Amino acid sequence: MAASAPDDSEALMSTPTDKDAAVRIASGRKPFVEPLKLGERVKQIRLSNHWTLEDVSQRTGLARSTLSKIENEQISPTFTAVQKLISGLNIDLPQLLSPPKRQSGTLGRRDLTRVGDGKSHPTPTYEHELLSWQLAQKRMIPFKTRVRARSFDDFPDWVRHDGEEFLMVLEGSIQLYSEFYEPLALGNGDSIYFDSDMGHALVSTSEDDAVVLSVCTRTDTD
Amino acid sequence: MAASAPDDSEALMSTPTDKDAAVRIASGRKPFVEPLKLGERVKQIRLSNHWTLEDVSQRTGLARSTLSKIENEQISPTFTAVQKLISGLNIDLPQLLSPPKRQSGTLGRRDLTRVGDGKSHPTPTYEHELLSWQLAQKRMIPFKTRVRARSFDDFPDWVRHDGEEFLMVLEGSIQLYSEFYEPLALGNGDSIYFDSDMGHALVSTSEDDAVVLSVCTRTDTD
DNA sequence: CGGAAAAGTTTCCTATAGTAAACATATGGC
DNA sequence: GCCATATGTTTACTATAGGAAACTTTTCCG
Repeated sequence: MAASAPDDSEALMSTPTDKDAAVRIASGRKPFVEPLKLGERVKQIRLSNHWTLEDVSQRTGLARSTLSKIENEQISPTFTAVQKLISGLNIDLPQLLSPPKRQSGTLGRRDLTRVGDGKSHPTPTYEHELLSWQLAQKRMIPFKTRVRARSFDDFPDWVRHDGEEFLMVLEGSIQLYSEFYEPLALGNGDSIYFDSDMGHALVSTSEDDAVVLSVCTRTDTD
Repeated sequence: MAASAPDDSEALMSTPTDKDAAVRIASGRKPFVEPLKLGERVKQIRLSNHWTLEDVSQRTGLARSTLSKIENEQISPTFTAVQKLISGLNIDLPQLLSPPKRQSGTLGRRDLTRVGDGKSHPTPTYEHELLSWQLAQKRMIPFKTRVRARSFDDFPDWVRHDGEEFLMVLEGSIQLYSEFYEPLALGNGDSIYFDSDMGHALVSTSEDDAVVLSVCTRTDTD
């Protein structure tokens, strides 16, 4: 097989040799692949929408019989069929592939909180999106913030909260105003760590809104 | 047929428009796009890993000829075949379906302290970059990690450290393997919060290295 | 209980995905 | 150059997915 691991000179990986590959395959530690019962999932979705096979047939263009077999795991649909299912059931693939099994870890999820009714702005100056639920027993609070403010004047007062904050600019660029320091310009990818009980405020200096990731420490509980 | 080698210089990225960006932020995950050239994508991934069809055949259990036809869009693979591909190529489906989007270019870097120049972190699979100095009295440790690992086999053992960790994918996409849960695929912009004393490991599932932002809690305090 | 219509399953056939093997085309010594 | 080997494609065949219609089960009216 393979052979020819290209000269290691430019190997991207940690020296993958033939031997490694062989072993990897032999020992086959790949069974990580999900058992993934596609059919069951399709049925779930269909029933939860109170659709009959005929309905889904109409929506997807797949035959009633085909759908039945898919749901009963009698056949493995072709990829084109899967695509029809996706568009027909009006879902996206991650949904189709990840059954209810929710991880312990919490995937970033929408949980919008709007701050500031925007006096000088039609839109809120901040738009927070929590990136983790079940924050109760956690020690950090991660959230993504869309910064609409375009002028320091948009702020009636400093933002201030106990603890520390780590911040990284994900999109656009911002100006970080703070109580005790000179305004600091942060571009895409830049980050900063500061005491958040020091008054602070963010302003987008890019054309569009800026988006920043913030992680704050929790001080209340424990 | 001389089908023009897919200029492995990787044709990337359909310009990220504002709309795209907006969607990405809203959902945290890119919407599923229909007209996708699965085969082309498979080929990209294969070549970027310097794998031959035979290699992939070994890894996936699919015939060389089948792979060839898939890559050349001559057939639409069954879903089971797709699963084998995913497993064998060590990627996740959204990744397989999404055209390589990589941009966000070089991150402007400020306050960097390097860690893992071979001393404190001899691992070749990770490259950590601290995002804050003077960590002494801080309660969180933010750092950016370049994930070079492309296979779970690159890890001799789990990574494990007391406390909690928040993680966000900044570039590329990864597979998060963990001790107690199923591997979890995270794409650009996705994030997760987990107990870091649970063994974990990251693998890049994108063409190039992945870059993630991590924020860990400090437990050794002071 | 009927009986009829609707929903789901199975049968049978056709279209096509998957495979092995032959073929074609690079690639690398010597 | 020449041969040997490796890699990718095409061919010929088998296995199986997809669809139409027959069949079975359920639903729901009277």
